[in-house]
Amino acid sequence: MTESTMNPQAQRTQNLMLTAAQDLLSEHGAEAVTHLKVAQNAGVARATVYRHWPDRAAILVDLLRTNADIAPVPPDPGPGLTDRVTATLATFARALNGDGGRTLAAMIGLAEWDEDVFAALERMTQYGPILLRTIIADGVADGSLVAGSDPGLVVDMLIGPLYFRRLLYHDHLDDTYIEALVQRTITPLLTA
Amino acid sequence: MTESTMNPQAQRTQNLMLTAAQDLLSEHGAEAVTHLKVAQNAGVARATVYRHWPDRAAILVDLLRTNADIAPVPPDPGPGLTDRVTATLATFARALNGDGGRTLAAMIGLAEWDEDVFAALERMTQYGPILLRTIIADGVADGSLVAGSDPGLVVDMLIGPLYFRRLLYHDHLDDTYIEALVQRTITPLLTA
DNA sequence: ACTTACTTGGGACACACTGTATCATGTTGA
DNA sequence: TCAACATGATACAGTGTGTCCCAAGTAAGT
Repeated sequence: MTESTMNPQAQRTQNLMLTAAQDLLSEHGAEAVTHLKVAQNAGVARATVYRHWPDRAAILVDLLRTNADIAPVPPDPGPGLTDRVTATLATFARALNGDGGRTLAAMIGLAEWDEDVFAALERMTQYGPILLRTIIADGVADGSLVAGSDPGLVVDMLIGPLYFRRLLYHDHLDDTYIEALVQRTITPLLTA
Repeated sequence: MTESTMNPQAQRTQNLMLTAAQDLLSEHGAEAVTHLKVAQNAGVARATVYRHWPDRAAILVDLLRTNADIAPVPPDPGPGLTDRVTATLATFARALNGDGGRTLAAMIGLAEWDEDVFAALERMTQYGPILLRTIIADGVADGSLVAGSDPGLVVDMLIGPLYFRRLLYHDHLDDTYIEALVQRTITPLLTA
């Protein structure tokens, strides 16, 4: 049952529950997202939560599906390749600094053992890397980056450190760090 | 109560329980590590598990404390700086490919909301980065790396991609990837 | 407005897990 | 041998789970 074909009453109720679930997740972690607590926080009967999602994982998967924070729409590309990469990474970092980072942290542990969660996580985290990869590949194609640059690896070197510092050190990712990262990664590959 | 001052009977029982807990964690994730299941899998009374750890998080923290897989002892350093970095990263990658990766994934979600788990996670993941940082800093000191190389950032660029691909894509980290990563990261910094 | 289909609320139920307590039994180390 | 310590077994109240039911409310077409 997709949302567009749903009864408006059901849509309202589901939005209430999803909001409550997101609050619980951000505040207390994935373990707090239970049918009971979602029902209480949404002002809804417990049975209603069960009608929409048979188990906890399904709630979290739907939460990822509706949560665009992890796959934010990047800003308008700047003039140069370095600027475009920096702007894209900065958008990414903003998401990781906010609720997206907490949601992501909660999901990673579940995705390891639940393939539905893994698939949902993959869908929500793929856009940033894909976009960056396109920017890098375009740079290689038009000659502004040296031919041997593997776009996939470059993307890993740009995004990996952000995830690393956010997830393992709970760092706040600021512009200074991102600029240094882009500079160290991209500069050696520039042809001009 | 440290392990060394414990009654040998208590030590035996605790080892049984920790083994059972590690099995549960590796097999079914952090949610499966409950007092009841640990007791059943260890062949021990439920009350005994409660005597050793008051809550689930305490079990997981102790699990991290005894789990050396995430902070493996690196191999003997090779001759050159590049070889040393590659060998250290490869050791890291082996841990992430094995049980260490699963344990890590399970902990990241809990560390976000439980500061005890966060502290334990930090203790177990700090050695690799520290070691790498030392290698890089030594390289800068003896002139084999250019002076401007920020060791902290270089370490992030080496380790970040490994965590990223392991945690978000469930990739197996092979030597080819590590060599390409080291080559792209270290080569531009070499003076010779 | 009327009717039919859909959705929710509220309650009930059996079941499983949690956290604590008690006491008899077994183990340890002086 | 004995005092201190650790475990096993059991009991208990409290809480959460998953499912079912039916009355009441809402939606949408006639």
